[in-house]
Amino acid sequence: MALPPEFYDRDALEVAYALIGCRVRHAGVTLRITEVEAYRAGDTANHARVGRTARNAPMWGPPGHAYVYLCYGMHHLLNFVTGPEGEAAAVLMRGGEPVEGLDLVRERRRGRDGPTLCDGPGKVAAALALTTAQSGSRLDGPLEVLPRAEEPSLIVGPRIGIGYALPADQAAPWRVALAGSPWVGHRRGLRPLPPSPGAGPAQGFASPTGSAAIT
DNA sequence: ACAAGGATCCTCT
DNA sequence: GAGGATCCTTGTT
Repeated sequence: MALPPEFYDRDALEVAYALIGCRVRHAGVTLRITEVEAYRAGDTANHARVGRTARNAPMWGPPGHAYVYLCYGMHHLLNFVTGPEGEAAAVLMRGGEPVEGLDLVRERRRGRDGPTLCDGPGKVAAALALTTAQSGSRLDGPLEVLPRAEEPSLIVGPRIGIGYALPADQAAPWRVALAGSPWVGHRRGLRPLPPSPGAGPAQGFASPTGSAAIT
């Protein structure tokens, strides 16, 4: 059974922690999630920093939906919309391990093989055959996310490719990965997740100035 | 209508 | 480690 919308109705970082080890299924392929990044409300790395637009509209909608967009004119990237409706936040899937439909994945990844099949966000969407056509879709339909069986061991680090964001947001350890997994790219900068207190996600994340521009 | 830049991937050095 | 591919989205004229 797919995870219910309520699963996603909390802070994006909490959802990011909870998604590692879960499975994503679409078009004959299932991937175990090994790497994600949280894009929170009020985050200057978040596409929603410019307010609501046609592209990022799914992020402002209810939780439990997909936000898929085209990056660099070539690559599609899959996000899971989190938090309440009206607040724009999401979790980007950056890596996965094929557990079903490996032949399809090889095909969609142009005959490649091994751990580099799905160790980047563009590769993940390619493996799952996702495009902007799926942006806004529910996550309990043809595209679905299934719960994990065991508590994974997590490692965290700064997010990739967000040099345009404020320094504090660039440095925030909101990238989350499965410890020891070969299905994770850019290993440098990842370290074990510290125990509960400290950089925990549950406590207040004060949104910086001017987050919500409703147009 | 125009210009700038991007939550990347691949190849080559 | 560096650079090109490639085109949509966004903000500006």
